[in-house]
Amino acid sequence: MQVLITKRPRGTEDILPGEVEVWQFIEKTARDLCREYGYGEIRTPVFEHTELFHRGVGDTTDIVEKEMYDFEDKGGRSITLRPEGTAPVVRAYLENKLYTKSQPVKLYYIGPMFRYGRPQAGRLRQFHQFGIEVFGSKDPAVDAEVISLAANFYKRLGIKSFDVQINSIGCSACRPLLKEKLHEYLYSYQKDLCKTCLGRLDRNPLRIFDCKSQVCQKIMASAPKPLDFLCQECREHFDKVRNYLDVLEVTYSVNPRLVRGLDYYTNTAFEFFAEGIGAQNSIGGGGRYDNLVETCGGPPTPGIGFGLGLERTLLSMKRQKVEIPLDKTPDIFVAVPGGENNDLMVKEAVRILALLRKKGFSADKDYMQRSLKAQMKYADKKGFKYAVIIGQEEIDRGFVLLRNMESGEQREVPTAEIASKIKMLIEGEKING
RNA sequence: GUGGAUGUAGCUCAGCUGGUUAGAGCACCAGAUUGUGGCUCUGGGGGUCGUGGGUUCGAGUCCCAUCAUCCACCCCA
Repeated sequence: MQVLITKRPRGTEDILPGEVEVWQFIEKTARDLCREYGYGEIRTPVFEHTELFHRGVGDTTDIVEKEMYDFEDKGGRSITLRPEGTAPVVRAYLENKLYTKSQPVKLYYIGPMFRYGRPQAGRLRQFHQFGIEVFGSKDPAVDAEVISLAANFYKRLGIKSFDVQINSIGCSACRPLLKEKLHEYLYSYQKDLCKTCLGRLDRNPLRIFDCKSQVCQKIMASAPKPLDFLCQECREHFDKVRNYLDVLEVTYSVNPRLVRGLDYYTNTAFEFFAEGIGAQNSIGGGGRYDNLVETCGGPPTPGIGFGLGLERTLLSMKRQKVEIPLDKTPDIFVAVPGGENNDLMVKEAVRILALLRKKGFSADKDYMQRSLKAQMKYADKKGFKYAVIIGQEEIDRGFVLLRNMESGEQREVPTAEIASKIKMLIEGEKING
């Protein structure tokens, strides 16, 4: 059991230097985009009262039924590590009375989510989502904005191949009729449905559209579709969303079988797909939730948002071999030969190192008592652009040696001019490519 | 929660039907006449063979359990 302290919990990941830069790139892309679109960041706790998710996500969802990371705290409260971002943001919207501010309220978040299940490709117990929520507006142009923001996110990350699918699942006025017709239709095929769908028949017949079983697919092919039962208002809303998407030049397809897993969705539903995530191919999704705020005890407030899986985004970037423009190589390594007067030289090295860093260079020195040769080898492996070599001879004459690690070219530079000299060289390189 | 595969050095793996001090490549460290990298050569450190039981004179090699990883299902991001 002792070994547990050297092992991360199942379904979690360490993100190390080398990999973390990609995460920073993804996060920066999201933040830049949100700033451009006028979304403000919100940071909510990673845990909430369990009840929030029962109410907000829905008791019949798998997330709540079997995937929640819940526990009792020392005060006897039932606490849950958030499995998704929308319910907490709705809670914060209400608790902070954001409905009293000018509407719409446009928010975004980036952070870890938790779901208890067996890990596999593209599925972890702690994973990360980038999400946005818009409160207070029913304007179909908002639906289109939300969808296009997500599409632009993927595009800007360099993911060339992904699909946008949209659908409308109606509102509280027209959905009951759909459910009734669907129910009626499915009852005649009751004995042919797969086991899981049989269970869904009464609880959530819409989900049967999602089933991968051949038989169910065949049955659903001619089942009543949500789009056929939309009320006038929903129909118009959906048409306008599509028009705006065309204006925004977002390529999408309508998938009449697209239904989302969470209970709170109404009207517009959408999902993003890409290859290379194992058996999973959904990299994000969202939709409108015009009743959720009220359900959670707030004033009637329409809302819409998405949640995008960052691990899955990353996987599809890797799959599509996206090149990320990152300059990770450090600038200057300060090397010191061993031998007599080493103390003196090291002091000078420490002084120059501090100076270079103050000037904004990424600079380092040896801390392993390595020979000069080993220091050079280290500098090479780490990809330093320049080496500054400080020896007794040079100190005496007020010079240091400046070596270009790529070309091997080496020259003497007066110690006082070292920073400006390197700056000139590095900037010159950038200009010359 | 269900099913399948796997678990030997930091990494990728070898180790025949159980038998002396468990190997290779890469990585790491050091040296090749003593102030300098990228090639080459030489040497070195490092392994409770996932863990715990069992069978056996003897197990990395067989059996059981357990944990973990990977993959798939359910479902989702």
